[in-house]
Amino acid sequence: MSREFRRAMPLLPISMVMQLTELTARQIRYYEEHELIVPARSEGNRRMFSLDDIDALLEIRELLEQGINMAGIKKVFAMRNNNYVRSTDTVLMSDAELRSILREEMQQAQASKKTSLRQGDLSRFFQYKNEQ
DNA sequence: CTTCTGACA
DNA sequence: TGTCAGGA
Repeated sequence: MSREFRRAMPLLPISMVMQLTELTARQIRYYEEHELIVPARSEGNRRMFSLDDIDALLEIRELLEQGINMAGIKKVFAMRNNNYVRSTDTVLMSDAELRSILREEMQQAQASKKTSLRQGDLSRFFQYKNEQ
């Protein structure tokens, strides 16, 4: 039985995930609605989370704390599936993707009425694919 | 008792 | 996002 197989094995009930991730059940279910995670289901229709799900949730929380919205998080995850990943904290992207993210960022900033303060944080997570 | 879905004085 | 209802 491989290591990755174990990490994908559904084992934890939502109560455990709540403690492990510091997220509320509401949030966890909400992220599932947006397909950021796809936990398995037990016979009684209860969600069973894998260690991989935990990782995803922890990262979602990180992004959320950075002030990134759902749309932005979805893009990060989408890029992950597009092989632009390099490490957990660094995501490489094309110019088009970067422009897209920055546009989201601007809307976010305006919406929350606090402008440029997060510009720096964002650059910490993203960098030009060519810049590598 | 824990979790699930749907809904919002 | 919180929280309540009504059911499993």
